[in-house]
Amino acid sequence: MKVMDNNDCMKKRGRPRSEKSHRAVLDATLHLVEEYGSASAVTMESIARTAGVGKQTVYKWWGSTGDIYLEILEEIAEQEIVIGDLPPDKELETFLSSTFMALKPVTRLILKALMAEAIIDQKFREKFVEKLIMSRRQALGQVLTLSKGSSVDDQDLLIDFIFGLMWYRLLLDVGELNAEEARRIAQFIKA
Amino acid sequence: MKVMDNNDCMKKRGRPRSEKSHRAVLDATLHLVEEYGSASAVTMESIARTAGVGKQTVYKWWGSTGDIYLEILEEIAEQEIVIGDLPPDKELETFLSSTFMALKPVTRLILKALMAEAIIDQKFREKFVEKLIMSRRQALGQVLTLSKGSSVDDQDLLIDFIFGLMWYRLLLDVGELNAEEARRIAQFIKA
DNA sequence: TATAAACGGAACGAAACGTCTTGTAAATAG
DNA sequence: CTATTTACAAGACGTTTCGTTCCGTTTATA
Repeated sequence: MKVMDNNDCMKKRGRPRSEKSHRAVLDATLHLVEEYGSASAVTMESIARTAGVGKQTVYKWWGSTGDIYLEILEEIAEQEIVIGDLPPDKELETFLSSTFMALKPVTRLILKALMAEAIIDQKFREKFVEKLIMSRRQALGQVLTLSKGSSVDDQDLLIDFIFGLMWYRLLLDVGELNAEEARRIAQFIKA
Repeated sequence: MKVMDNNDCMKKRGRPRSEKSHRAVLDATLHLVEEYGSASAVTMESIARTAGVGKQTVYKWWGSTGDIYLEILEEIAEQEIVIGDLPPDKELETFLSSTFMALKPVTRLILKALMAEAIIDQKFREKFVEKLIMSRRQALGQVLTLSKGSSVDDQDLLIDFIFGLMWYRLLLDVGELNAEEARRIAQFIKA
């Protein structure tokens, strides 16, 4: 069975994807989220309308608003933090601190919207976990390994605790997620 | 300013609320959730249709599907567990175990649907936190106080960790929530 | 008997869904 | 240059749900 991959050595035949429309959709989505929150005002329709793009184009490249959110977040996540160059007793706190600092208002809204979609849509949840959740878990895993000897058995448990707390506070808007809390959490875990 | 409360000493004038329709709506919702998951198949329309009830009636007593879920869950929560009659070192594990055991498939779906609605709808989130989240936090707080001397400063943090982990696993379907995990978590916290 | 409130049923316009059609634009293949 | 192929913007489509508003009826109190 021969499948046509997007090899570099084989340019596609027709009109190439419009990078302008691509960006317009991402920007329009971001704009709508900033303006109306993660609310139901952000739809495939309103995104296409705001972006000045045909609905067909949006549906062609993304299956749902969740897919668009996911791409936006991957873009944001690229401007991220390196780990490993600190004294081991500061690794965890630094990781948590920079993670929480990355949670700007728009990013929070997008994360909430993503989670809402993941809860409702089984297939999207798998994509979400694979593309976002797992990479963050692995990053924290590395930090914990560097940081100190939490028994390997309980490392997954600890990761669930930490990201659980983060999502719990994020989704329900209870408690803070800032540098001070990062320190508190890191200290609590070491103790 | 005089407000007419629902005092016992003052029966209302017109036709009283139909307990039959009341139940029919709750049962229909539960039935739909069991059949189709927390998916978008459960709408105010489909609930009214399934219950054999006018939409007006549903909208009169509940503002959204979330309100209906909330009432169902309050009903379920009434069949709940008492705390305080165990050796202190078993309190936490028992609390967690019975909490997790209460998470039957339908209950999980309802909880997920509730959270999804709480994420999207700011006003509903407040209701959700007030009516469900806070009472569970207080219950766990009592258990932790009985259980052992976790410093009072960090009790809220610990509660966030525990319920955070529970929701994280519940919403993303990662990891188990059963009696064995209850034991593991309780032991991990004591250590 | 009159009044008041809740009821089931059905219709409403508005909005979003996902698909489809139309005509145009931008690339490659021969 | 011409044919082919693919993406594009625009928008029409039938369907569904939304939340509201009628209607006529039922069931209570005054």
